[in-house]
Amino acid sequence: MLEKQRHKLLLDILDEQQFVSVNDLSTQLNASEATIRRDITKLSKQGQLRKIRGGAEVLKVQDRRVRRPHISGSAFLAAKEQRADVKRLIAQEAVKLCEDGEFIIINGGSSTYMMKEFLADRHLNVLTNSFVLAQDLSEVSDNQITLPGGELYRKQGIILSAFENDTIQYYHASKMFMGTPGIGEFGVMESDPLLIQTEQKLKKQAEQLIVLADSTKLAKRSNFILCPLSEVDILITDSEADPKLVRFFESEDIKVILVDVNQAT
Amino acid sequence: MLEKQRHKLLLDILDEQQFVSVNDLSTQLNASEATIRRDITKLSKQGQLRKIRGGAEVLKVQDRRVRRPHISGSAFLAAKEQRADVKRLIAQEAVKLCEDGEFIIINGGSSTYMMKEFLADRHLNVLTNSFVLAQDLSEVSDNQITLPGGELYRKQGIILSAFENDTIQYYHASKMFMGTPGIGEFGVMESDPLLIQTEQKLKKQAEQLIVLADSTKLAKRSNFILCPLSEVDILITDSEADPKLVRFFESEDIKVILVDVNQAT
DNA sequence: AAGGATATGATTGTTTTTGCTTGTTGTGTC
DNA sequence: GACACAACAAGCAAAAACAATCATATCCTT
Repeated sequence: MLEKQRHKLLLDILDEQQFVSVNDLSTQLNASEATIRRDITKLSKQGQLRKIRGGAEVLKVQDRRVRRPHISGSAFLAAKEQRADVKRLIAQEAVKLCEDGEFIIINGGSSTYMMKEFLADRHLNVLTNSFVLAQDLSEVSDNQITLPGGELYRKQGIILSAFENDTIQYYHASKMFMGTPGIGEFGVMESDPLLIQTEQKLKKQAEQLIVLADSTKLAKRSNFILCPLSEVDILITDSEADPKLVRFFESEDIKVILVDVNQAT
Repeated sequence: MLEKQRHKLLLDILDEQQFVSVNDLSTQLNASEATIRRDITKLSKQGQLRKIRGGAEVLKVQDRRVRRPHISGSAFLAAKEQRADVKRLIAQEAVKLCEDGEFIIINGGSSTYMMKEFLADRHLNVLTNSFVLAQDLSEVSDNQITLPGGELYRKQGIILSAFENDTIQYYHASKMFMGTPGIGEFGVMESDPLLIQTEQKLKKQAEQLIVLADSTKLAKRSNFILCPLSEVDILITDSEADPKLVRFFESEDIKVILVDVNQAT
């Protein structure tokens, strides 16, 4: 049987029953378990189903049918992401730091958006100002999602609060994750002044600040300083980072996590 | 059986009966008690239930309620909207009341969701607690969208704020639109107590309250009273409304707008 | 038809899950 | 307080699920 056929049948089955085991599929589709697993992995990456241990699970009853490209979602991802594979690894590492049940904040951005994939089968309480992330996570996962109030900026897919007092201040998180256009001795940078205020507000509500920045971002400058290095607790970057820089960050009391860039295919 | 499947069944069972013993689960789910205990521990860490001696317990009344598909949300898109055509006309009439540039509030629900279509080529400032509406409007239209902060309730597609002070209070709108399961001399009804608080908060920020209710909703009762009739400014319903009722509403100083039900195909 | 890319199934070793056993803790009864 | 019994946590070993690898088969291109 062709791969396409198998995939279609697999999804049809899932349409009916919410869960399927690899074993069942293997007999029903007359393929080895290895193949079924590969199918599931592939379909999962396409966002057509959720891969779970032992088999697969439907995403949401109606969502796959209704699925349409959302807001800036595609533009968000597709175009400018050259270092996507590295960012993906960094995002994975970031999610690994979280325990189920934990309260976390995820600041909008392309790096943090990639955490979505790895959050799919987790159960966290997530506060995010990223509308796209909230949207996707609510479709695909069982995480509890909280949104700050504010205006929806379509282009960035971000919710910006213009006000002092808002929902954010009632939220308390153990960790806040954010990407950055640049991080160095001068601190953590931000390119869009609009975002700074919101980000600083979010930051206040979290115990730990975790920055996701691939090695090209290290020691890079940008327009605005968001916060000094002293506020950063953990930096996740890749193995191509200049060791001298890594040592510098560590001397600043930042825990640096390196992901192996060679793992990226 | 797959672990995920067991977890889901377990939660489903708990949904029905508030409490389950490890023993019951062991037989019902056909797994050893050790496994059940591990499941409970895991789900408890995820905040999906409360682990107690002897079994598991639902967390809170509200949390349980949320699991049930209700009134509003994406569920309403799909199935049982028989009076969809009438609702559509009503929604159209509602949008006609607005001028470009105006600030309005749209409360989540199936009736108000239909306003989407007619808002597509308008330019309003919309505050809505409906995640789905926000999502669709931001895709399709150029309206400025504002969201209240709060938790995202996936099934209803609604953002619920648990807090007193939030973004909402800085918003001022000329009109608020809402649907209702029933309206009559007793006032405007609501079926879900969870929503009441948010709706009342929204209502405070608007000058006019405009209720969308097809004729089957008139004089119908529901569980909870959201507000007295005196707070309603405009009622949009259809031509099949009992004239006596219409006169009654008008005597209560409510402007009643009737859409011609025959226009509906 | 040759060659490369891709898909598949079998095999391996590793990780995770599961049920059982044991000893401990908690609950209720007398 | 002593006892009995249920509920439990921890450790362990078997089984299931898995990822990685390799060899073979299939498809596609030239």
